[in-house]
Amino acid sequence: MINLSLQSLSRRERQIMDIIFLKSQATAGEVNELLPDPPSNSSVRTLLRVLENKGYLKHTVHGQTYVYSATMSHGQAKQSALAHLKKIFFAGSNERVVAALLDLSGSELTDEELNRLSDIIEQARKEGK
Amino acid sequence: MINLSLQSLSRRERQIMDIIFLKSQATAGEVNELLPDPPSNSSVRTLLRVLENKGYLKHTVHGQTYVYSATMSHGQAKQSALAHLKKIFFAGSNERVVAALLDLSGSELTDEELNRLSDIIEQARKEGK
DNA sequence: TCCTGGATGTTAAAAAATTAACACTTTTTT
DNA sequence: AAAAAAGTGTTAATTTTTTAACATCCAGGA
Repeated sequence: MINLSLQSLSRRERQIMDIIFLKSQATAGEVNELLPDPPSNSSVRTLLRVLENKGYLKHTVHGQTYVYSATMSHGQAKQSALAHLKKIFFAGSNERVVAALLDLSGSELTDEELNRLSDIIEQARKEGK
Repeated sequence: MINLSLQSLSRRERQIMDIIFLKSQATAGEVNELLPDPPSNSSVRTLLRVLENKGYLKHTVHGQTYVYSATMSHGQAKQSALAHLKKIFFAGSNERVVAALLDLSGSELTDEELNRLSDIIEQARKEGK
């Protein structure tokens, strides 16, 4: 139950965790719908149970169906995934990440959004003081 | 050779691709050193060959040793990984990504770095016009 | 020349992951 | 009440992944 590294998951396990993080919580059926090359519902349930045994997931019961969610907090998972991405693809540079982010959105970027981004940075500047 | 989705790789394959993207290029020995729970050098070479057969890697020969690099461009890989992260963990929101990024660096953030980030955003504003 | 070191390729065993059949339980419908 | 529908758990076969032994090749030094 100790080491919960998302890096050490198998292909399917990772795909499932992605779906759980995307939706915050999901049933076997929902996971199945979103999986690429979806296997049978039975297979998905087996995987969900495996992930629960390994400590990555927990479930609550709604009616007769299980609703799964991550044991790791969303905040923790986000930070960890972002740190990894930053290290691997952006040489640890915040600027490069932001540049790529803006590049990704391209012309879709509105002035309002740019303003909000500036605000976030100004906010950090104030907090730093 | 067509579908090069990093999402469909096995655990070891992914770990290896991470190292390749981190270092831009690497030999079997270098990959081996950076792999978590490193297997034998022979195992790593087998995996590198598998990834090359699948079209993810290519190699050049330096002396008698193979130097592997990704077939996918670094830019393409970055964009794709960032887009995925943004979707899964940040509900597609640029602001949330930037906020998490600043949060991650925390007090390490210098004024200079914040300035550079502001500049990047101003730049995007100008280009948008 | 011959041996050694360091690299590679081939191959196959072992381990892990993936899949799904089948049995069971509960709820709902006829 | 019986049947059907919609869940779950157990289990095992199949497939994929992972590992590394072993053979080979080439360069450099004794």
